[in-house]
Amino acid sequence: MRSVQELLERVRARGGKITPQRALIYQALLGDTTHPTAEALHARLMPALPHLSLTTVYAALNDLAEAGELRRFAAGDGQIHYDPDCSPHAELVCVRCHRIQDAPAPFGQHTLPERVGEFLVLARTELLHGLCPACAARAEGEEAGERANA
Amino acid sequence: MRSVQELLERVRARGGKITPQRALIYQALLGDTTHPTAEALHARLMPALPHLSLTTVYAALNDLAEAGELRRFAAGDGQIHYDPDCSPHAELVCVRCHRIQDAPAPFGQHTLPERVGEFLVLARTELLHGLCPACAARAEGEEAGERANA
DNA sequence: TTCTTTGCAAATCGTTTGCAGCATG
DNA sequence: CATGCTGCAAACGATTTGCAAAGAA
Repeated sequence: MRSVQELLERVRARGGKITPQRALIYQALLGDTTHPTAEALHARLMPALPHLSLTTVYAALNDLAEAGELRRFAAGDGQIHYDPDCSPHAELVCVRCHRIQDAPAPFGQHTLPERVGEFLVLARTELLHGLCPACAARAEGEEAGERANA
Repeated sequence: MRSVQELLERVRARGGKITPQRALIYQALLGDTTHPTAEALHARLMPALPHLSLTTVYAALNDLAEAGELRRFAAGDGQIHYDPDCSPHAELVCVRCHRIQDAPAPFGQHTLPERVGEFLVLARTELLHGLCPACAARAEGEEAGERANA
């Protein structure tokens, strides 16, 4: 999934119709490496499409996910995240601020087996839970503070 | 986290109090390799504790998760699953029936890096999405049926 | 006694659904 | 013109929260 044009063609090939809303949703998604939620994308599109419904964003993203054009995963923060990058990689999920970023190469770049025993593998989600630099620093500061109080 | 006794000691060491409910919840969890949800565990405990509240199960599990005694992850079916097995392994998640099973060795047994760049890694969740043997067979049957109809 | 846990009821909130009107192919 | 898409409002459902009573240390 490189360009928007490429994606539009594939959607059309599946019998989907390209509305102005979907064209912009796809474009926004492809240019977003922050693993946005439907609400995040919706907010980002409000300036361009003030009447865009959140329902429409969900519908567009879920259709793409079912078509295998993007990955849809829950990171443990109670929301669903979407990632147009289906290449093998891992996500770094901060357990404190819930921010998500791609792990830099070569972490998580395991080759995906076609089958594991009798199980047919289609996709993988690898989440590394931990503390991002900012939150780790804040956590250290708090520990120091607690020691001072005791 | 091998035995229930071991776990009870660690909980007590953290200042937690061991109620009959929690003792049974812990025991049921440790003996469960199906990555149960809070509701599944609650249902399983109803015969033993008819008055057990779902709220209590959630509280017990979340406390353990925060203490790092179990893994808490969303598999994409809209529910939260708990797994007492923190050793490196992957989960096979059927996208159709949503059943979850551990991948057999050696899949997913990657060593966990302590840090990835500036990011401090604490735990990993690796999900292999696909079709379990039963659902794969059913899917093939349906495809054959569709071809027959066409 | 002190602090945690229990469990009921009610609230929360991200996501889905029903449906009528509209636009694409 | 047939079908898929939009978007509003309402439904949904898993999880969380408030709080008073009960129980562990």
